Amino acid sequence: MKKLGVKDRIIETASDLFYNNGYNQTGINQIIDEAGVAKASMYMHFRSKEDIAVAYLKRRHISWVSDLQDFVSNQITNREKLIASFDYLDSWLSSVNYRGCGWQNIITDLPHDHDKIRDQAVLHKNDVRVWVHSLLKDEDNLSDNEAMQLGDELVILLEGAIILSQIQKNKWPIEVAKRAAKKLLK
Amino acid sequence: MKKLGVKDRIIETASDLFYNNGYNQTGINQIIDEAGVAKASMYMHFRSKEDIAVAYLKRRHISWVSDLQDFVSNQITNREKLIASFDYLDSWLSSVNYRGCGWQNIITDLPHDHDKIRDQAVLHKNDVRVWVHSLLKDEDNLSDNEAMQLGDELVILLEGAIILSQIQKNKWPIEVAKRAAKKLLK
DNA sequence: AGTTAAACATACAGACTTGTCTGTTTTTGT
DNA sequence: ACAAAAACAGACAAGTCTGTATGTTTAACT
Repeated sequence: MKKLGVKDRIIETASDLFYNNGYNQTGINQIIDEAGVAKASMYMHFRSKEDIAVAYLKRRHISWVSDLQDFVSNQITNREKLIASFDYLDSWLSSVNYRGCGWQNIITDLPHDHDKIRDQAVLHKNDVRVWVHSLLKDEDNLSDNEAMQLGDELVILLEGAIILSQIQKNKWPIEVAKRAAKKLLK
Repeated sequence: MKKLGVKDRIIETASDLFYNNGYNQTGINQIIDEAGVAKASMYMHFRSKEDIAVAYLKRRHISWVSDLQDFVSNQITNREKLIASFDYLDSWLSSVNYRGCGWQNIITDLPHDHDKIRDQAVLHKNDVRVWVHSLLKDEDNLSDNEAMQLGDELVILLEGAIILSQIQKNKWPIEVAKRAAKKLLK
């Protein structure tokens, strides 16, 4: 197991801190200390704290989507995959003590000029939306329009389950959302 | 129109800043400057910044719930009131440029020890949940259990619509959530 | 082996943070 | 009018923050 490079160590450490402690609660000095990196080295790789957050979110997007798709891959039908998405939420969020969605968390209390971070959140949510749509488009008893509409409804349920389980620090919102999703999918 | 007292001026100013600019982005000095209050006076009324936020959330809860109930009061049936709740979201959120939910926004990036704020969020969300349940309990074709379950599903839709409309800065999630709510309410 | 690049440590600037403290002025109640 | 309470102004503490600058040491490549 070889040691990570400086850039990767920064991103890994920052990811952990940004997600678990929050963006505003995490300082540059804490990141370089825990990553074991000199401040000058850090500013060689990233122009600003915001840029580190963008790298964090980009990496998180890749792994989050990939984990989701892996989780539901053993389901046969697309409807079953979508239902299983709520089980993914459960598995994921209970393992992080209901810390919620990294994108939701970072954009709700952000300095005004941090548009690059906001853009990452929009990209992430759109990708999830597109993935849900694509699964429903292949269901042959749905028109394209119905697939879009139904997919959007499922996306709302996913978002609501995440934020409410975070506030309540409990899994019931996820179970409720799954039940509602089943109803909507008939 | 008589001038507000010091305490009220602090809460009003802080409410505006906390909601529109964010809790972490708002400093004590900005609050006292804009409220036109001396710092010593402020600390006579509030022990800490967190306590100001608690006062903000308590006041916001009163007015938010009251606005919601006023908005749906002209609807006849409880089912219609619940559907109209999504129109309330639309009216409210479009008027604040989709700035989202004050409680969601403040708890997602909060210092570790700010439990009083977190408690306010739980209280607020529980009150909304109870209100939804109470409306459905009076519907005579639903058992108590069905009313609870259906109510929770609606609550998830409300939460999801708020956070997603905030990220997308668009009202489509609210319309989608309303449509899903109609389906679930049959 | 020698050159170039990367990472190191650390001091510093400059601004900001919450909260305390001192002392003066204004308002309020009697 | 007089005493008590409230609000005022503002300095200050002690720490935080991001980002820059300087110079040294290690690693990589030819």
